[in-house]
Amino acid sequence: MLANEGLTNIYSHNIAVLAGRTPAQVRRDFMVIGYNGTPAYGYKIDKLLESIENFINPTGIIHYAIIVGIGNLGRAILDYCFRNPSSVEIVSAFDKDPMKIDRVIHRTKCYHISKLPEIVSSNNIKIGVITVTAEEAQNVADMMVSSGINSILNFTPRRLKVPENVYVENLDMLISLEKAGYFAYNR
Amino acid sequence: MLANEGLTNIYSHNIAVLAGRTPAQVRRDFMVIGYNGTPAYGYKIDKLLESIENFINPTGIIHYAIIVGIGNLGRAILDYCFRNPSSVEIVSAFDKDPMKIDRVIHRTKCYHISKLPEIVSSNNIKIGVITVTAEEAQNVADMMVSSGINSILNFTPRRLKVPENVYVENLDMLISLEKAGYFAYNR
DNA sequence: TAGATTGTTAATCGATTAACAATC
DNA sequence: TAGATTGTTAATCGATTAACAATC
Repeated sequence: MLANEGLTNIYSHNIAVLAGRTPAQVRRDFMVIGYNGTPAYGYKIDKLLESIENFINPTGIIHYAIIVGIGNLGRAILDYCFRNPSSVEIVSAFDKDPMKIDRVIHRTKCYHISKLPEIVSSNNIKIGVITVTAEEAQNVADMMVSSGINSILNFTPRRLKVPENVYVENLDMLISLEKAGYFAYNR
Repeated sequence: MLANEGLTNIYSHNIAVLAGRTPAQVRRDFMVIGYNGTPAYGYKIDKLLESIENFINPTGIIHYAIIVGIGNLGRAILDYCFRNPSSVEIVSAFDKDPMKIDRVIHRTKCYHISKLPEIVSSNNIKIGVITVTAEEAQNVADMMVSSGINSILNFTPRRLKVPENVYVENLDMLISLEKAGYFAYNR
């Protein structure tokens, strides 16, 4: 964003304001990613960006992911990810509804859930997104894990039981909405 | 969930497993909400639920919210919230696209963004959800704040500049997806 | 009663911040 | 040079966990 505005350098306190953090926190994090600024010019935006990208995804290879559950939320995520390319790309979608099978939805091919193990393992896919109902979430997670997925983005309110080597990122929109509701009336 | 299974009582270590926390953490949180269990029977599920609900929303009145931006994500959220009623209800939606104005989308009336100040202030609405593009996010936030909203759920990657008395909950799906991508290959 | 669990304090742990010599 | 900023250590802060008397 700043690069597009024509800026080339930035100080830790500028980033702190933009990120809602303290300058010390910014500098500490930059220690971790291993990029050094200079006292006079701060950080070079292009080099900094490069260092961050290199830290998050050193090979630069796009990681493939799958999504299970193509309701409104699943489709919204497919669309959102297509519009905002990142280091992760959702390459296949799965559902149990025959109406959705073998169609291309938001540019993503949709398969029956029974095809998941084959597609995941043969393509060596490690990342799975769950947008089914809470009741189905654990079943889907089990299927993902046994097919070789070791990192799950879980949009359901159900906490998943997975082996210790599998990472789970929970994202519960209802909890966020309730938090917003709580703090609207409690301050 | 447990009540539906016919259980009436539960211990802190049971909840800890389900929530992915430690028993001590569970007991400490229950101190805060002010519900006491007994050493013999643990916690009564119905009383516990009641205490949690009472802590989050003591009046029991549903809080009204609005949403701005009725793209795929906005519609998915409307649908999701309708299916999962909580203490917060989204009562009006706003967009700038004339195609969407004055229609009812997912059971929610959609207005032109210019109607926001009037509807928010006359209904004394305190909670706003932002699902527009990153570029439009700050403008929408400013409009919300000046209309009386003091709690914002922000789905865009842009950090919002708001007065100190306004609460902002950020929910960035792309960051969550990148986190899942990172931990799939770094452990 | 014996055993398990609670509520709560004290101890520990980790994350944030303050501070400042080195640097440009 | 003077002033501002960096990288990094030490100090602080807050959150998590251990521990245990009280309790059922």
